[in-house]
Amino acid sequence: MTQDAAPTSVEDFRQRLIAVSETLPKRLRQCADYLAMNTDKIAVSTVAELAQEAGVQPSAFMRFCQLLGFSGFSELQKIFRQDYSQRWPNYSTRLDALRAEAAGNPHALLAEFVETGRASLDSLTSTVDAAALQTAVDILVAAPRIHLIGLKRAFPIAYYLAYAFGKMSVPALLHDRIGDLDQQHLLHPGDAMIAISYAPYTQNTLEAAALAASRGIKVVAITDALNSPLQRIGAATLLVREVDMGDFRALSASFALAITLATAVGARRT
Amino acid sequence: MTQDAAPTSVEDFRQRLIAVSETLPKRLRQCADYLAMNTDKIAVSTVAELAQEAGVQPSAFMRFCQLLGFSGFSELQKIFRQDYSQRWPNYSTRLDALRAEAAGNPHALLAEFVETGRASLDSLTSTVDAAALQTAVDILVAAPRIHLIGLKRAFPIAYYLAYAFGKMSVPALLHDRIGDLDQQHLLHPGDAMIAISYAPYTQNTLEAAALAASRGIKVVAITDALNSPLQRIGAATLLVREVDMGDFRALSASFALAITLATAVGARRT
DNA sequence: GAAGTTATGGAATATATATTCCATTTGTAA
DNA sequence: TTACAAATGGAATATATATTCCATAACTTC
Repeated sequence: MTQDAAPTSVEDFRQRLIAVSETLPKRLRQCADYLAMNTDKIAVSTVAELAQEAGVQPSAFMRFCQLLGFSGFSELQKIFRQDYSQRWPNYSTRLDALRAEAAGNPHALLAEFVETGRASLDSLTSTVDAAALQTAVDILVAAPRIHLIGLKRAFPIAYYLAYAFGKMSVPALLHDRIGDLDQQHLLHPGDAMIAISYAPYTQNTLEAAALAASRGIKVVAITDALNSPLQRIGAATLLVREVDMGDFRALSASFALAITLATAVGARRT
Repeated sequence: MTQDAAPTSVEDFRQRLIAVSETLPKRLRQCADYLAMNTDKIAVSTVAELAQEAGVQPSAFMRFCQLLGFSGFSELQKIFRQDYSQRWPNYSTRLDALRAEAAGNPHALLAEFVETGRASLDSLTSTVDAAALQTAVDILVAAPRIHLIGLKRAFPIAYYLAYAFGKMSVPALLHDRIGDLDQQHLLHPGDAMIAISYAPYTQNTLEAAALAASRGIKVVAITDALNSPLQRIGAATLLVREVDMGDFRALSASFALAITLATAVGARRT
């Protein structure tokens, strides 16, 4: 059997596996069959583990990897690890390179940002915990008034939620802090708050959320880290991670989450 | 700090991470913050990789694992590898599972909005004309001041551009119309304007853009139709189409375009 | 049945990775 | 300012894992 180049993606791998499976000696067949049904384990297992589960010796497994075109198991595993963790190429470095050259080609820059936007969206369904999302919706549905706070980069999300709730006649107050107005007296028993803050966490947002929580207001947090300061006040936490692009992060995933919240709450309040 | 038993599940790990994050020396703080945002990488990375990404030495990372109660990294990783094995194998299968959940379930709704966000991003590189984008960047680079207007659903984009330009020390004025202030006298010869408006086109935005154009201010329009009213004033037009999801459209594609503009302009002005 | 080829198991070897140890630096208290 | 404690970086060491090699078994062809 002639040796082909190594597959470079999970999909390539699948096609190759199908192709080589046509005719195989006994042990290699076991490897093929096992892998066909257990791709989920490739990224997180050792050769020894996979071989054992396939019922073959590790060396047979290695031979199968080579038959597929890889130099060894590590090369195969690398493809799956990248797919699983959505481990991105270093975007900051690529952006720097694009900046340097693409002063003359903003369309290439646009394509890059489209890619990072997609990547951020891709991760959203795994960072957002279904139970936490349901809790958040339940809190917001039950509240007579919804308070919104999100400043600096998070402001567009807070604003958009206010806009969306407004269109659905859901009582929602954007704590926009115009003129440094003190809006805390508008917090009434039974109300809920959505607080949105991303590292390095705007102090005013944290203070407003902490104050609300201290008054028994239920807080739903949209934030980017498990140990975010918003976690400390007992907020129902929805995790969003936008792909880091050096100086900036866009908000593509945050918007998908915001509109989900608005829609789910709006549907239940009408 | 007393040593607690090792967490035995991902959820235990999360609680422990939050608990130990209260007070940490510098390098251990880096580890905590990195892990708080990157749990997806634990199962498929080495100590060396994680330490590097966290910006610490491997030994600091090991110390952090021990602070969390584990004997070392391997014990921590084991929890995540076991958790992973019990989950969906890959992104598209995960998405199918989400879709199979009852309609109206917020998590399923989230998956749908992720899909529409992706679709909106997908179309962006074809709706945005490369020459028009280049023209827009050229206009903005040359302007002593950039004026921004976008109201209602477009406001988050206008705001975000103001935020981004502000961070890069590019003079940009958000026409936010607070208190119905009249800001038109701030338009100076040679300035440029970015006007953002989507159907049904907010009248105030159109008027502000038309006024600017009538004074010889070059206008860059972000809009959703070739025959948008903003086209009529001779604006350099960048087309974005957000996929329609009933009552609402998110802004995922608009954000990718906004950050592209900000970045390209910022690179050329520094 | 014999010869040649292919497949296989497992030990030996190479490499990657986790962990420990220790000298130095930094921070804190008196 | 000094002494002590805590934090840190990085080299050395230990362990786990991937890979190669080779003797033997199994299969195929004549």
